[in-house]
Amino acid sequence: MLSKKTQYALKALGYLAGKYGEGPVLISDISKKKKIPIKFLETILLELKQAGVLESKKGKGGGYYLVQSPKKTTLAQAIRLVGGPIALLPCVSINFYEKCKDCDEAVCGLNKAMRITRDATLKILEKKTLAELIDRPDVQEL
Amino acid sequence: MLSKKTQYALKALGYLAGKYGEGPVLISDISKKKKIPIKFLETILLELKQAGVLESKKGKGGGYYLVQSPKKTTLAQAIRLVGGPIALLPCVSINFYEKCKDCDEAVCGLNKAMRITRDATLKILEKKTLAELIDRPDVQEL
DNA sequence: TAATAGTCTATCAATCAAGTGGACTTAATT
DNA sequence: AATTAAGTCCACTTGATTGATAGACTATTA
Repeated sequence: MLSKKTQYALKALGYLAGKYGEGPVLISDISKKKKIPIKFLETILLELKQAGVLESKKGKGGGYYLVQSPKKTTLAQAIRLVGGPIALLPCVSINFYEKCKDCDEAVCGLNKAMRITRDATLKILEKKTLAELIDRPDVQEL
Repeated sequence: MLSKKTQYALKALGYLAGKYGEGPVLISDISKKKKIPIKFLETILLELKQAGVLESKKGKGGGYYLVQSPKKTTLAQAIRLVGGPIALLPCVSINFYEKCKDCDEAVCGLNKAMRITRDATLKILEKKTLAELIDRPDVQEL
């Protein structure tokens, strides 16, 4: 299961995807529309900015906005940005790999099963982009 | 990502699967072989017993053992037993479903993407059984 | 009845989710 | 140019959950 933080990040990114090209969007706007605790959202957006997917403008008329077209960021990338591993186990994670204490991965049945699962998941998440998170799927000509 | 508890549960079940039919296995044995903190393992095994997959025997010569053939329990079942949702989001979870505060699931792009992901994952985890967790995949004639 | 092994209860530490308060920046208004 | 409102940025605090540990208790076998 994705952490709350990751869930919020995806929702926020989806919302910003829908506003792409319309200039900065207020944190408070995202917070209200997506029902995300505003202070928590602040830190998430900041992190997304530091990761390079978002840009912000301070002061009056400021806010956050996507750096590039929503179609250019996959869901797999987005999830990894905010720290969420996609695999079900550390020992089959690509970006957050950790070796099991005991097991020989060549022989471990659990490792094998989870690796297959991960591949199936990635195949999907690497195709879908932020553009597909926009609520009205009929408006996607970005 | 699965919780440590779920990971330990799967490892323990895999180990017990390999000893199926050989009588009770000591907690301390599982703990050593699978490098699982023994006290934590205690509570997990107890929970698995209460869920009906394991049986135990107290006193000398006691221990834990699988109630039925490892082939009869799928990984999806095992993961759910110890409380781990398989879906990436609550709003697409079958056994731990929770509605999103804001979103209309018929229209939510995130929901749709995660539902597809969940289906792909389940398709795999519902086919694999505890028998496939046994370390030496050549010995599976149970 | 002594030794073995599971069962139960209580506790502690670490992490995550969420909230609080305030400092700093920018842009519009006057 | 000064002021002020609107916004981001940053440092802490609290509460809940997860992970891990210790010890007393109960049942079984020899």
